[in-house]
Parts: sequence; structure tokens; C-alpha cells
Amino acid sequence: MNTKTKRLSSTDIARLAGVSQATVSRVLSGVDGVKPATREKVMAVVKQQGYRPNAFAQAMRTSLSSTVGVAVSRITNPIVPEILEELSRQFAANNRRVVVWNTDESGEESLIGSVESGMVDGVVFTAASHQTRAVQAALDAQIPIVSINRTVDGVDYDQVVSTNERGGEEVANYFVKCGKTRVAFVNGSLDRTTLVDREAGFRKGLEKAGLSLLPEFYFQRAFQENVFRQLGMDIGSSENRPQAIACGNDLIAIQVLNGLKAVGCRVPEDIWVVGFDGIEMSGWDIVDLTTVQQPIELMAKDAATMLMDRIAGRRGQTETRRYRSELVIRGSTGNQRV
Amino acid sequence: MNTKTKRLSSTDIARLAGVSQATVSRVLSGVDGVKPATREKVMAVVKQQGYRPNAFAQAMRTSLSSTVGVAVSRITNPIVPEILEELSRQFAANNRRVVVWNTDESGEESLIGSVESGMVDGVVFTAASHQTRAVQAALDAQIPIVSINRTVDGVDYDQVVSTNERGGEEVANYFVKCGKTRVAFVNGSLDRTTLVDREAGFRKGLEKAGLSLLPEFYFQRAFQENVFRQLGMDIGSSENRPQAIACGNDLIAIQVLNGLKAVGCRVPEDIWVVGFDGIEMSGWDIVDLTTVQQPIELMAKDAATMLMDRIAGRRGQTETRRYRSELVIRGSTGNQRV
DNA sequence: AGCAGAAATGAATACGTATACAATAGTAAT
DNA sequence: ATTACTATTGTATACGTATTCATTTCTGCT
Repeated sequence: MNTKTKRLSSTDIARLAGVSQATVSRVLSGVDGVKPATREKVMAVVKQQGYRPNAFAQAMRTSLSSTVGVAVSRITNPIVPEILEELSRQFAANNRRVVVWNTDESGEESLIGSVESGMVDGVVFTAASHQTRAVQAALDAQIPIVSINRTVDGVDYDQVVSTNERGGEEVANYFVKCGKTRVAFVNGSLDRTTLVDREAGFRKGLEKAGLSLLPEFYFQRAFQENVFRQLGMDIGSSENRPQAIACGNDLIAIQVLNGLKAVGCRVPEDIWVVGFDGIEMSGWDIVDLTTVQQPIELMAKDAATMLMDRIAGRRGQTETRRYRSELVIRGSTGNQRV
Repeated sequence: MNTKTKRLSSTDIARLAGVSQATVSRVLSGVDGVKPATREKVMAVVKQQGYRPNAFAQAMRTSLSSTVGVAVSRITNPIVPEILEELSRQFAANNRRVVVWNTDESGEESLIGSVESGMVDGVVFTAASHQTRAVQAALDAQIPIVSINRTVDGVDYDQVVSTNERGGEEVANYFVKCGKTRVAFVNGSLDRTTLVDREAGFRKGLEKAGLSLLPEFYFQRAFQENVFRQLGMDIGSSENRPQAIACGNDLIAIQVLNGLKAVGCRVPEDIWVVGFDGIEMSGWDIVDLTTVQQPIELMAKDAATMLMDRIAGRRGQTETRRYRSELVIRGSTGNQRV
């Protein structure tokens, strides 16, 4: 326990196996041109000594880190772990480490630092706001990036998006067809393109039906502890409340549900609520939230693949892949189909 | 965009600043003994060129990676992001990168690989099951580790735990004092010490009151999609159901709530439910789950600090820090205080 | 057996940094 | 001005790997 044994190097293995360091390297990197007998002899020593190549020396020599970064914000929004799970699965299956940055606080500095110091071979940006400088840093460092549900004007990179605007429109259509004409929209910070697009689609849908979103029924707040719950309470206890509320994402919708419940406003009897994202939780019996679902696992998988392909130099033009989102009708709108 | 510019090295900076590479290194690592004028001259070039030291070369030279690993399992359990958020905050504030391994699938191999190849300076293990080999790998590699709510017999390392057994006992006492004598316990995989301890405490509490946990009211399942929801449905629709259910953690409890709701069994009127962990969601109005709350942020913060101290060689004996958990009474037990 | 050519291995080197050691410039005291 | 320092900078080297180039060892064939 106290005997601080030094890590073995390929040179040590070479000495023990009676070969040169170059041969050890060749064996471990799996190039051919090594005699099977030699290979076995080396591998025996490697196994016996539990040797692993030093990742940093490898990275320095090859300028490849085998590490990718994932930038997330608000990791406690349940959609983030869902994305992370799939990304981790894909990257782990391809022998890549995953560095996660939570860019809420000082995270962006850390991200930029890692990118600029060559720590990562590529970065996945997930829907988020305060990462514009980091995107620029990655572009400057000529490191491949992919984004999920996130767009920055004026720069082009591979993207995976869902049909956010169309989804918003679909919610509006649904409301209209069900006779809900006094409708509200609750949104978070407008620095996230997903939220902007969803709202735009919703407004467009209303307008196509000859309606419009009344200013007193439009609410925009920065995401903070209990802000949307309070909003739900306000809406639920107001005399002249809307018949239905559409929300920028599921987490907002759930907080609104909390607020409504807190003031005894019943869903769906007194008011309808619709979310956006289709997080797993939305399907729970105790949540039962109608939502616009996006195939988030597929999107994450796609993003991982695109990034790895680009890192390997297997891609040309940047590309934007669009996934169709889908309205899933549940109890928060009385399970009412159109 | 296409001009693949090479990264600059400290040697390049040295040349541009008219000094030696060693001086550049001295300036950037902040050692004293550099004339202020020289320092400024170098820094000017560094700034102008946007130079950042190569992280891998630094790591190789110093054998310090400035990276810590965090091993999690079931990242979609909401307590995990809560822990990750606090850990990220602490580590980012100390200029350390965070590598996250999701050890559900192939994750453990990846973890072991990273540890053995010297990728990380230390590892935080969060409550989990299939990481025993990884713990051993870290110990073998003499890399500092800290665990949160996790114990492996026979090996000693720094730990942060909450009073899991005592919490379980407290739930039993609560049930008994409220006159609930026909009680059930629903647990997940017993390879997690938290779950084992909570169950043990619950049983102990019952026994102290002269009761015992009936075999037909003890349920143990491996965590899988809808397993606990199905269990909730079974319990809720059985003729001879218990008066109250204690669960190994909040996520299990919530799935049980889902199942109960699905079969129209009302909480708390028909049956009580209690969770364990105190995830944020448990306090939501639409969940309103009585639970044993642990100060998870404090625990995560403590774990991060302990790990960094040990990496810096500032710690002696291994230590176990215990945090008091606390029963938080909510609607799933009718808000009934004792 | 001798030889050409292929196959396998070894020797040498570079990656970019931090640091021990050597060398130089600067300073104060005589 | 000379000495004896100290402060500052430069030179050289090592970290552990992958890879180029040179060298040796095998083959098969005559």
C-alpha cells in the first residue's frame, strides 16, 4: 500500500520481454508485421505486469486524445441525462472518453480551456445558451463539433435538430381543433433556439387559424427555482384564465402543473397543459403530460456518429439532420384525440 | 477555414518573444524568479497568439492530468444529475476537468481503462453496483478515490455517507407511531449498500416495536423499465394490501406511485408511500412524496474536497464522514406528523 | 551452399512541456 | 574597480509513445 511503485513504461515491458520498445509499441497498437511468437511473448509480459500504455504520451505523440467533450446546461433538466446516456453509450462503445461540462456557471471557461489546450478531439453541444464563445473557441482550434437542437447564426457545423417549429404549430392546431381558442404560451429564456422556434411555430399555427396569441397570455421567464411554478399558481388562480397552456419544454410544463395543483386548479378539467421534448417522465402516470416528442435517443446517437466520423475525417460538407417530432396526447389534455 | 494551422508550442512563443522556451514555461506556470519586464513581454505574445499549453505534454511531464473521474450508474435517476451538478461546480472551480463514466453497460471497462492508463488523478464513485473491479483498479494504480454512499468491504478509502440505516429505522418508527402496522418494503438490487442498509434499518425499526416485515410484503426487484410500476399495480389491486409502503429510493417510490395510480389506488387515502433520497422532484406538488432526505449537495461538495485534498497529498488516514438524513413528511403520507 | 528478397526487429527521433543545472547579468559592499 | 554574491535567463534533458529508417533474420529458390 505504501510502496509507491512506479508505473511501467513500454520500455520496461520491452526489457522484460527481451525485445525493443518499438516492438512493444507495434504489438500494442496492433500493426501487422510482428511475428506471432514475438507478439505472444510481449503480450504475456503485458498481461502479467498489468501494463497499460500511458494515455498522455499516446495523445501527445498522435495528437489524438480519444476524448470527446459534451457541453450541457442545466444538467438537472431530465432531458439532459437522457441525451448523456445515449452519447456515453455510443462513445464508450468506440473507446472514447467523455468529458462533461456543465456550462451553467464557470463551466464555459473550463470548456474553452479544455478545447484550447487540445484536451478533446471533438465537442457535442446540446441545446443551450451561454456557449457561443465556446463554439467559437472550438472552431478556432479547428476541432470538429456537432450540435443537438442548437443553432448559432453565421457559423456552420454538423447539426441534429428536431422539427421544433413544426411541433409548435402542431400544438396550436391541436388546441384549435379541440375548440381551445383562449390559449397561452409559457416560455423560458429566448437564447435557446429550440424555445424560440417552438414559440414561433405555435404563433404561426394560431395565425393560420385566424387566431393570435394574446399578449396577456404570453409569459416569458428565465428558468429559475420555482419561477414557473409561481406562474402556474398565478394563471391557475386568475379569474380570466386561458383554456390551455403550451410550454416551451416539459420541465416548464411540469412546473406549471405544480403551480396549478398548488392552487387547486385541475388538469385537464379546468385547464389543459402541453409540454415539449417528450422526456421519459412525461409518460409517468403521475405526470401524464401531453407533449411534442422528439426521438432524442436517435438524435443523440446520430450526433455521436457524425462527430466520430468527422473526427476520423470521413465527412465532407457540414450537414443538418432533421428529425420529425410528434404530438403525444395524454391526460393533461384529457386524452382527447382529434 | 481550410488552412490547417498548426498549434503553437511554447518554443514558438519563445522564439516570437525572443526568450528561451524555459522562460516561457516559467512565466506560464507562474513560478517567481522571472523579471517582470520579461514576464510581460512573454504574456503579450501569449495573448496575441492565443497560445495555450498542450495539456497532454503537461500531463506527461508532471504526471498530473488535472482531470478527475466520476463513476455513476443509472444516470437517469434524478439524484445522479444532482450529484453531478455539485461535483462539476467544485471541480470546475478548481480547474479540473471531469470525466463521467456511466457504468451501466460497457462503462466499467472504459473506466478501468482510463484509470489504468493514468488518465485521471482521482475518482469519485457514487452509489452503484458493478464497479468493484474498477475500485480495485484504482487502488492498484494508487489513484485516490472517494465514494458517496457506497461501501466495499475489505478496502478502505475516503467515504461520504448518510445515515441510511438510521433513516430506514426512522421510516419504520413513523409508520408504527401512525398506526400503520401492515407495512411493505420495496427494494432494488441488493448490491448497493445504501439499499441494503435502508432495508436493514427498516426491519430493525419494526422489530424494536415488536413487529416484523412479512415475507409477502417484502419485494425485491432489479431496476428495469416499469418493473416497479407493475409492482405498484399488483400491490394496489391486491385484496389484502399493506397500509403503507417504504421504498429503497425515491425513484422506486415514484414508479410505485405510478402503478398505484394506474389501478386507481389513491395515495394517501388507500395507501401510504415513502421514498428515500430526497431528490428535488419528491418535493414537487404533483409528486409530494414523503421521503428520507439526505443533504446530497453537501455530501457531493465534501467528496470533491476530500478527493482534491488527497490528490494534493494533504490527507492522512482515510476517513468516513457521515451525514444525518431526515424524514420529510409530505402528502404521500397525508402530511401526518407524529 | 549461396543469394535475393521479404519479413521482422532494432535504433533513433520527435511530440511539448517542466526542471535541474550551467551560465550570465545585475547589485551591493569593500 | 574588484569581489562576492543574488537574480535572471539559457541549455540540456526526461517524460512515454509512435514511427521512420537502418539492420538483421528468415524464406525460398537456384
